[in-house]
Amino acid sequence: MTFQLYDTQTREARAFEPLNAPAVGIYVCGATVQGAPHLGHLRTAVAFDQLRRWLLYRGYRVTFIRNVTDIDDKILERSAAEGRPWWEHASHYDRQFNAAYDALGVLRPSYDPRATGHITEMIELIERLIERGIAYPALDGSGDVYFSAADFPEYGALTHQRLDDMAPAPDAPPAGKRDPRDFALWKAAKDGEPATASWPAPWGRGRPGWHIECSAMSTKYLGTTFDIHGGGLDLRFPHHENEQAQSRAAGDGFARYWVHAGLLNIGGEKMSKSLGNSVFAAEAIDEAGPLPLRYVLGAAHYRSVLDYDPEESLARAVPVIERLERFLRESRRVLDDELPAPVRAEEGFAGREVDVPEEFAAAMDNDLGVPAALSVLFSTLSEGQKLLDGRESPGQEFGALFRIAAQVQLMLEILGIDPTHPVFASDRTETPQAGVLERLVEELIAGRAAAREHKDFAAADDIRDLLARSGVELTDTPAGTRYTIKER
RNA sequence: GGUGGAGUGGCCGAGAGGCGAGGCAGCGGCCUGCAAAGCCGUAUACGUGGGUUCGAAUCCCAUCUCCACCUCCA
Repeated sequence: MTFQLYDTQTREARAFEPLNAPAVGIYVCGATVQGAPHLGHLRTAVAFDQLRRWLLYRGYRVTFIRNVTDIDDKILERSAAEGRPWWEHASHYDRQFNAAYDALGVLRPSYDPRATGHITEMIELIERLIERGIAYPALDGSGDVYFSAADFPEYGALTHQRLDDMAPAPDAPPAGKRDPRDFALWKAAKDGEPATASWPAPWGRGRPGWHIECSAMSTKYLGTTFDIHGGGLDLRFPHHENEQAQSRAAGDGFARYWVHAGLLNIGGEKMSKSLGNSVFAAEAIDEAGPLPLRYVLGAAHYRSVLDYDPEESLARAVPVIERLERFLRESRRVLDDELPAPVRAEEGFAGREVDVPEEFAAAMDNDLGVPAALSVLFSTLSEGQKLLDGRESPGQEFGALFRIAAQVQLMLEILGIDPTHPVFASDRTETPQAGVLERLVEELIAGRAAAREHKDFAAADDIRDLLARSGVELTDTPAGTRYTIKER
């Protein structure tokens, strides 16, 4: 089966056939850096990271562009309110977004272009639209430029709406518009706005409207026709509809597949900046760690609404991650570190010694059926666990375990939740303290072993309790006692 | 009003006509000095009312509730 991908525009899953296979171009709308990243932003980032990783596994060479919109009305407003230049404001939050993406192991984009770096390209595009008679300078001489929705017959195609049913676009005073539903391509500089927030243009100084930056940047880096355009579901209209209208009206083919990630709900409502119900990335990462958070955000199907429960969601994911981690750790130990070095998505999964189980591939090929894929992951892990327990393979035949452990590791890497990945490994730097701690714990474990030898279980349990109080958890196994340091 | 989506067991979350995905939690068992981990077993689940069918969570009709978008949003 070939990879089937749901396209928002055609409303069906279609076989994914890239324009120039094995090259694949993906453009994802990143953030408008007005404020701190919340879980909704991260959910979308994780969804497209999964898509990208699966395409990489399938052998495609993916060019992944994720833009940063670093100029808009709200950035100007909020930076003024916070008392610093808009560019510092934008940059500040841009860094927070990147920090959050990095923490969750979201692969870095091939390039992350900024809107303000592409003013020239936007002006060129607007000029093309004016030449074609589909955009016009504001009638009131304000210096704005608008897109004439009624002059583009396909307007509304992406979201299947009729122009007549649409409300006016309030992004500019209606005085300069031919039709209230026209939207701004270029916004003239206004009194009181910082001089740094405007650029020269044929229509006078100003700045771009929302939407035009994505038309300009996606086609610049991926070509006038490219494979996948994505973003959160809330961007479908007006943002993506308008992008498509601008680009197609200018003669570009634009996106071939539209992919939208479902929204993250909290308390039954969408998490959003404007509703003020956001759980911010930093605090969620702090609460449970980045890996459980990534697991929570990525475990549901990417198009479904994901309900986030601040009390439960992260806590529930922690034992799952611990189970994954334990299995890999134990496998590595039993296999005497013979488990092959994990292959990484960044390297296109090159050099892998195993493939993913067929059912896993089938699940992922079905419009990224991650929940079904997780089910395969867990049953594979369970098979491996039985081998570890020596139930199925009492001898020294480790081939089967080797294969399973490698598969588990590969599936985890495809989903971006490999606990052994360096981004998720906590900083276990080799400090002198670490060595002291190790010797102390081992002394205590030896003492406890001696006590158990003499059936002095009270003394043995005292030692175990002491360590537990200090955050060291002991586990007795046939091969001896191991310890884990609990993070928090 | 227009356009979509969703209601599944204690919780999360798939599936889209035919052996009750999977995870978390719980319960019973095995293992263990006791635990932990692991393994095995364990569920009156499909908003409501009708209908089609040998068979419906899945199809049809009706109905209730919720969510998103309809020009700030990932």
